[in-house]
Amino acid sequence: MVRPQFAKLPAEQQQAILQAALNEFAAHGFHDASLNRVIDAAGISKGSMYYYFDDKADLYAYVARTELAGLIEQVGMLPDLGAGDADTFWSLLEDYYLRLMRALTAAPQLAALLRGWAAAARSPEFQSAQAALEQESVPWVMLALEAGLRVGAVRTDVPPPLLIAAVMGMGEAIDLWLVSQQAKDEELPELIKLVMGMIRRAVGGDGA
Amino acid sequence: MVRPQFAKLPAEQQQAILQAALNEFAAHGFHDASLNRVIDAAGISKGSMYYYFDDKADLYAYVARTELAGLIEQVGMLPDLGAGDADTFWSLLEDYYLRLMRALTAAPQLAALLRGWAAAARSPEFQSAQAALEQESVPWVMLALEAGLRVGAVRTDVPPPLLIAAVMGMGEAIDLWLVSQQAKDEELPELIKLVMGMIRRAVGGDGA
DNA sequence: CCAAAATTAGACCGGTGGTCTAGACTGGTG
DNA sequence: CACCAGTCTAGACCACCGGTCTAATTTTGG
Repeated sequence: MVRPQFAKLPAEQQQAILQAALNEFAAHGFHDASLNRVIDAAGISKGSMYYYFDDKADLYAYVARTELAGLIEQVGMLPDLGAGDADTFWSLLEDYYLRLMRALTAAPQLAALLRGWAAAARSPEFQSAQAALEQESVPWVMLALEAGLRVGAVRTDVPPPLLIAAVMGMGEAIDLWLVSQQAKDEELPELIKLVMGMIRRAVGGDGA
Repeated sequence: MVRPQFAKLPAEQQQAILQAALNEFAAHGFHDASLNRVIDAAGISKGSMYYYFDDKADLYAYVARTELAGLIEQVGMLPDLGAGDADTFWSLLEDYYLRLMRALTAAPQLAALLRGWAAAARSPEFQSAQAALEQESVPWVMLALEAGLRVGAVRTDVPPPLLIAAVMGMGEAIDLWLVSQQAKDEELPELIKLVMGMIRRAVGGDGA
């Protein structure tokens, strides 16, 4: 976990480190990113870096968490999905997804970071960072799933973990494809609609 | 590409190298596997290794290709999917998938290898090996998709690349989940049925 | 039999993530 | 002021990585 000493740093130096790390991780992914380059770019020494962070994964987790928090702040919280009926559920989800993708195409470095995250997730040294980030994202997915089950928007004949695995995998691959497409902004809603339609067909309740 | 010199080696030494590499790659994935350990385990020198193979990715590709060939030999070729109707298409695919998964649970090292492949696919140094292997697997998927379109088993309102991305992503995630489940052999058919059902709902034609 | 070619051994290279020590700075106390 | 404990920094150092290279050895063929 990031050391408390880091928080005491002047804001500008925190920014310098964070920016250097973001640049490096976004450009090279987790594994191929070089801590030495980050250190040079940030203008600090190795000793200091390891005084602020446990290790490479810790730095990555910190950067990802910080940037993610910024994204969520920008996009807003996920609305309450459990209020209406199944159609509302899916339409709310689609809206939110669209907003997320819009924000991500506006922040390509963060998008690259998340892509790299998916790629690096299976890797022993990354496990600790993985666990930390998952504790923030998985409950999120669980809540959505629960809400979906409650309003009958999600099928009940498949074990929930399998549903989650399927949706996450599909989502990851599709995100990758969407980003690689560099779809124009006006095509995005149509594509998202297709995508959510596929997900809904796969995991949606009987009526859909 | 693997050098012709390798083929001239006594079969037992080829086996030793292949086995050492398989052990290492299956245990640690592509990135975290150590060529030095492979060399030690195989009892050859670095010079020889680089005399037989271009680089690490080349060795990986060779191992994967060889093991994969063994798997396909065991499971048999994919049957002709374009002969019957949509239901036949999906049922043939389900059968084949089930046989594949059975063979994979019987060969856990190969399963680990393929899992690691997916994880390492995005990585600059892996690109060459990736390209070589994809030229064998992608046409395979394309053919299946084409057959599916022909018999009306696959929806036509989604761009094919998006379909492929979705199915591959879903498949990858689900495979991972199935393996992690260590499902008993008698549960497997039921799970596969659920899985193929999800895929069919997502990408299947109107009637299904 | 010997030269040329094929093959092997392993030192070596620049790089990696991570550790460690020597010292610079700081604030508090006699 | 002097001293000192605690905090922080610089960068040498470590083991290891994938990959290169050269010198020696073995095999081949005329």
